[in-house]
Amino acid sequence: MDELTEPEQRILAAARKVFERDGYAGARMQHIADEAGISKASLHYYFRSKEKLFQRIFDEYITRIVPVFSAWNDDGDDWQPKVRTFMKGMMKAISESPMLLIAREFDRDPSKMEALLTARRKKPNAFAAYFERLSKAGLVRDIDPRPLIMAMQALCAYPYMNKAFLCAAMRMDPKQYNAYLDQYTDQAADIIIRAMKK
Amino acid sequence: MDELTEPEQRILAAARKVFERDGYAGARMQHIADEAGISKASLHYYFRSKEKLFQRIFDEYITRIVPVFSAWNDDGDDWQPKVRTFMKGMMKAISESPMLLIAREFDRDPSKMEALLTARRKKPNAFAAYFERLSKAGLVRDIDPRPLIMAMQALCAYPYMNKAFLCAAMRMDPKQYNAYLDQYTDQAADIIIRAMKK
DNA sequence: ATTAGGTTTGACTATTTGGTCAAACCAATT
DNA sequence: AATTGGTTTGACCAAATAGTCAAACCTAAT
Repeated sequence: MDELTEPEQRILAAARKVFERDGYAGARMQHIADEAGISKASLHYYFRSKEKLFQRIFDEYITRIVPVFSAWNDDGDDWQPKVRTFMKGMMKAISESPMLLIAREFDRDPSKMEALLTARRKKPNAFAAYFERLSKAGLVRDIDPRPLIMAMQALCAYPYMNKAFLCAAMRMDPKQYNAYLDQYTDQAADIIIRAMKK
Repeated sequence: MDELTEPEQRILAAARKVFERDGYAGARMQHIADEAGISKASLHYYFRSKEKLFQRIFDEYITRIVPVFSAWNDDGDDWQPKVRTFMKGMMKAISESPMLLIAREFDRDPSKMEALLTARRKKPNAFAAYFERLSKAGLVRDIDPRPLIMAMQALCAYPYMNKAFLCAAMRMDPKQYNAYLDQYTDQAADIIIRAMKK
């Protein structure tokens, strides 16, 4: 069904690269064509317009990220390792998908939100439900789960979204910074676990 | 010294609005002129080029935000209210300056980082120093301060940087969301305090 | 009233950019 | 060899856009 021809794949990879780097407004169709090693006319042959090409890629990101954000299966296992695993997965997904691009382009075109809303509509806030059960069972503190949702996202996404600024703020070069992010994943999970623990 | 004429102020306000909304690549000099109620030629009369105008505004943001990020005065008072006050100030500063724009444009032009680096060079990581004293005095846990720095920034900045996404993720309309952010400020501070407390 | 100096703008330019199209290309089929 | 149908592209177009400039405008000093 969703078979992609080889040139289509090359184009999509090129487009991802250019859109991520330059944003929608800054991206140039010619640059995408160059990156894919084809002519601009061919690029338009495969994907009618810049907007269509971008939408395709944007939707791809959304539908890839949303499931990660609600991956809470409520078996009886300990919640602490679950939090740790969840945040590790979140960090990985975000490091691969450009949250900055998503934030960048979300309000440019309000219809961009549709994909997110439909992807999200099915599942009823998985973490909130999970947390409520833990709370009722007396396993965690009885607090508002919303700041926890915000915080998990924030701790995972922000280090990638504002990389350059953080490098400067923490006096690290990008190499040191990336190395540090490995340790950080666990430290960030610790913060959330402490916020939940009785 | 830094007296700004009335049209200059109008232009800068207009430019802030347009650059924040559209980013550098998406911003149009004509839109800025319209917003300021003058002709495009006049706009160029006051600020030679788009790049110069943007640089001016960008530097303004950086020099306004950086001091807030290192506002740790180490008198003998309790550290917990200090953390709370600090994060409140940070949230306010970030809600007024567009962290998303900063993140957006930081790597477009590497020289954008200079302003940040020079503004930062003076002060030797105020929080790290403060935290070390607290830690040696046995007032807080003895842990790596870096995730705390990251977390404070993340918790304060992310809710503004990814507003639209979070609205959708938490099923709130923008009005509800803004209302919630008031409570959130304290909840976020709680998370940091818990991470520091023994 | 005239002058002088800063301010404002409509009209214009050069360049960039998304998008089109007819012609060329190429591989498979007859 | 000829035909067919999908693919590729150089050449081109129309619109948008940053930036320029000479002329008009305005105000305060002479």
